[in-house]
Amino acid sequence: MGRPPCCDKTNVKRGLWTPEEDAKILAYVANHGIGNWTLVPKIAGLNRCGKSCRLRWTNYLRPDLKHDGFTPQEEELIITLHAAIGSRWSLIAKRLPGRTDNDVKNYWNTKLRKKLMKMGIDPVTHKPVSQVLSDLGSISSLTTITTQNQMNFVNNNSILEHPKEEQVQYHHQFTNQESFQQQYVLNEVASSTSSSCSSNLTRLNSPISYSCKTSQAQVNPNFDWSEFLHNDEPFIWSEIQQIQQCDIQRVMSSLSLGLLPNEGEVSNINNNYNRNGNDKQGGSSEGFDAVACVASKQYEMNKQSEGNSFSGNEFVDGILDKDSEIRATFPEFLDASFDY
DNA sequence: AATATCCGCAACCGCTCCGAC
DNA sequence: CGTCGGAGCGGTTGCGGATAT
Repeated sequence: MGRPPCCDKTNVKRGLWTPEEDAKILAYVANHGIGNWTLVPKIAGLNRCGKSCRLRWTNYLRPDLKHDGFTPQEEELIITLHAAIGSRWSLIAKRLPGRTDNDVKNYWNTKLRKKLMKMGIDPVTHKPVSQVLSDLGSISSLTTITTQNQMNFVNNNSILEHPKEEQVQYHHQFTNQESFQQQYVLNEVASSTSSSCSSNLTRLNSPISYSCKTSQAQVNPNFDWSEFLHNDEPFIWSEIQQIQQCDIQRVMSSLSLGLLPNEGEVSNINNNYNRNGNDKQGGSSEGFDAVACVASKQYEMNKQSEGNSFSGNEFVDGILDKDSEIRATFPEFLDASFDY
């Protein structure tokens, strides 16, 4: 049995909002504040679904919203955050004052995605299309599963026609991803819950699995994480915490070098965060939020240090020193795949 | 000037999450 | 512990204006 509709869809008005309807929402919010949107149509005298009222308010009427075009800085930040956390529009929008998730999503779909494709960059992986194609070749040699989306992308976007130079300009950002991904083998996942992702990338020598495309981390079915934790003591927890610290620093140093972390790397961080006290069914956004926070913070720092290479280098050196220190302490958890 | 096509954006849909009971 | 229902999210649709033919 499905869930009953939130309102009588046949009797509510749909489509564009009139200024009169907007005025009613504004008057309602001024008098009652925000909350319980299902009551809003009744109290405000609107023949609309409560959900529709909430959307109208959050996406258009909120007084703190910007209605002008996106600046190049905002554009850059969206690309950075999308590379770090994927299409988590609400999290990205949180880093852009005055912008809604809908704004960011629309801007990405109508402008930024096309812009990247024009440059020969795959907007999903943020990798040069030539590399995506070669990866696809490797994948098909290991597994017969190839998603329709991947084929559609190849077929629809004339990607092979893009000048090599444009791809190269962006390609430097991914040099560390290649070595990272060489540490992974494809692991077909038979789970029915992962139907949206035909394959997973599983890290060698690690109990943690990485999702290649799914939004939520998935666990290697052969490994019982809780057993791993329960058999050990606080030492393990402190190691996990330090790995998290290292993950964040790795992302930060990558960003400071103009590199973008790949999804596997971000997924790793999220796995760590979600397991360390945030182990909820279906995962948690906190890991993503943490990465989004780091990415946007680093973006701001990069902006500030532009034109001042000394402070930027100092920062990077500090990160690299710290990273070396942690690598020396926990060699078993850190392979050579993250060499800068 | 008329028509076709493209593009951007607002709005909707269906789903998940999460708190209350 | 299971159910219910509101809130929020990401993907998709469709309208209306802009541009091309």
